[in-house]
Amino acid sequence: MAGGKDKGSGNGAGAIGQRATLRTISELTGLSQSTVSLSLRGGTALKEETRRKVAEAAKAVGYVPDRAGVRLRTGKTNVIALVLDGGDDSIDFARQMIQGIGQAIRGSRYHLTVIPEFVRTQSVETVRYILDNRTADGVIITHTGPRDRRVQLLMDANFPFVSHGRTEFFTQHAYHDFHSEAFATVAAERLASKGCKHLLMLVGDDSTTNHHNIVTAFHHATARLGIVGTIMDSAALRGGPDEIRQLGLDIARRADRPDGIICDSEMRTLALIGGLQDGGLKLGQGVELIYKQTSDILPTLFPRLDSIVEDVFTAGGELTRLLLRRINGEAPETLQTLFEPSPRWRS
Amino acid sequence: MAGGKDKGSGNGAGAIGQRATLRTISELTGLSQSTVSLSLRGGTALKEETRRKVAEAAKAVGYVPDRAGVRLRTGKTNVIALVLDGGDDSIDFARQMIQGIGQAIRGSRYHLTVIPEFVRTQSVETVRYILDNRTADGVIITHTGPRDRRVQLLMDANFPFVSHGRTEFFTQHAYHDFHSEAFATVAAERLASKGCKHLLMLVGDDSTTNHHNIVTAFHHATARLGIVGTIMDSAALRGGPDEIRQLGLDIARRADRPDGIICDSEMRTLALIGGLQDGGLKLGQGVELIYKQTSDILPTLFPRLDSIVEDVFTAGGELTRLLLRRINGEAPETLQTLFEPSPRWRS
DNA sequence: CATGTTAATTGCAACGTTGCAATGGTGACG
DNA sequence: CGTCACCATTGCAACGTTGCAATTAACATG
Repeated sequence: MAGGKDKGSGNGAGAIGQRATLRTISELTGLSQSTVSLSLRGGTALKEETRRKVAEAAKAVGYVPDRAGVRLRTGKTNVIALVLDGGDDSIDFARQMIQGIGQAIRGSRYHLTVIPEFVRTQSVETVRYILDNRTADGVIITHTGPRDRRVQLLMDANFPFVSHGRTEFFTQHAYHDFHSEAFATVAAERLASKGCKHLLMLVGDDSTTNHHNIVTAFHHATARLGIVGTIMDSAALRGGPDEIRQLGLDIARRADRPDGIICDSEMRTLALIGGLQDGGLKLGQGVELIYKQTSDILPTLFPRLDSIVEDVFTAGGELTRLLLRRINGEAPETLQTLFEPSPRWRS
Repeated sequence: MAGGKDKGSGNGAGAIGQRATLRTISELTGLSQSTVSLSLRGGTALKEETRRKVAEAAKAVGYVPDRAGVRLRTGKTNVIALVLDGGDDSIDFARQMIQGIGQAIRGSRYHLTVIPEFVRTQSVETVRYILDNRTADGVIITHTGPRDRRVQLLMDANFPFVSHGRTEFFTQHAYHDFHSEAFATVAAERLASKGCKHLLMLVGDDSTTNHHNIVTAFHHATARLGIVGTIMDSAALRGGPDEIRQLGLDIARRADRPDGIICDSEMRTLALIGGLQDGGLKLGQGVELIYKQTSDILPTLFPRLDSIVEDVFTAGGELTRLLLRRINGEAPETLQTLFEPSPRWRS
């Protein structure tokens, strides 16, 4: 009993091959399973000595509560589900988001299950499945729309969730979002300070709330700065890289072309640059460009290209922390955060 | 439906809110829970009529077996775990892998949990955790090394797994791998057919089996073709984009520079192109380039750049199918596949 | 008619956990 | 000395599932 050195890495002490359960500890300490269970979960009505004995024994045998047992008894899954959007506008978005979540649940009981979506539509099927089968304690969804049906469904069911992106629902829900308005504003200001008089903004996917926010902020900013601001109709951007490249070519050839471009997607930025270069333009001469950066792809190729960073890794962590607090019962309206664009790329 | 002999407990079919269990069906059909369970799992010793009745009732109430119950009783988790490598050499690798896995388990009982690794080292911690806690029925690992310790651990424990990448162990295990040798060979041949006499190959991460395979095949190919083949020491490639860019610049300025370059990573290809362009070279003139393509990033910018495609999405699906067969007891040595480089990018 | 054979179904226990009611033991108070 | 309140601990049941031994019914066999 006086042993203290055997830190259960792997399954050091205890029976070989057999997993430690409450019973193991119960037999080891001479206490009942109920007491052990209670003690491990911080029962208040226990003798100090008992708690110590249990804690020691648990450590010695490397006890970890069986997930199936807990889940069956309590309904708690200790799982959070990420509904992974099908699109890939933001390069490396999925990986960073997952890494961010992973870091946030590290060392906790929680596991992450990922459910990929195969189309970018705010489809309700996946969420309904999770709801019907109680397959997670909470859900993270991304790329929300103003009246996102998934959000509606989750709110109706009063199920813990957090969205990456805001909505326009009156009822409050937990979210974390990139401050797109700040992005649009800062981008416009920077271009203006470089002398630009006519800005063009490319924004895709008008189904997201983000789209609306960014457009509004852009118009405000250009109005305030007293310069011309044009939005590139998102319908024209649906067609994929080729069309955007063509757009870049058109712009390069136009006499009355904008002298500053803002782009909210790395994929589109790449295609656009391709087109501009096809048209004989060089970056930073003839037209200024600034884009929303989510990966270190573009700097690899264009180190001097100006950008504003959205840190998806950190966002993943923040979303997770919010969700866990939501699962623990905190009120949704206290779980809403915006991140300003980061000044620098994460090292 | 015939025979409504329910005990009048007053919970109609499809009762709101309450999940259907075996008990529900049992009460509905008048059969015992054992029979229902047996029937649903295809018991052979049952009357045809019984099976039909059970099946109908199950469908009517939308029965789905409770995961926790099954898991507790049988130990089967119906989960497959993806250990997600920390690196990001292959742009979009994680997303495509996950999508591929997702498609393969679609409609099945299986869920996917993702465990991100934060360093690219074949670290054994994650796998040990899964093993100790029986947290999944099978594991997918990627970026294997010749004597990968994770593989060793999994084989020792006789735990179902499949690796994306081969190893050099004598004992056989399930794997699926990109045919790097074919990549190296085809790439060399294509460059040779364009008249190149001196090839340079950039391969990163010499800790993977892949590295070894590709180098060997490259040397064979250049020898056979009667041209010069140089390998860029991977140590020099560790430093990140800046150093590779510098390398590109150096190459561009050298008089005796190689006239054909093969690159196995999109990130490095980008950095290299940056350097070559800094040095005043234009793509396809002065030096030919061919790279291993895993995303549609580069074609967006350089549509005419030659590439050989590794289809990670399909690989994810294949890995999953192999793993599921392994979980079902098929022998490892029958579960080994290689994919030839795809002729075209997936549409 | 007792006995064996087979087919179809069932009861029971167990997986590991937790909530709750119940237990026994202590001391204070009237 | 009986009653009450309190403390620390315990036994039991239940969550939903499945494997196995046991049961029933029907029917043939000796």
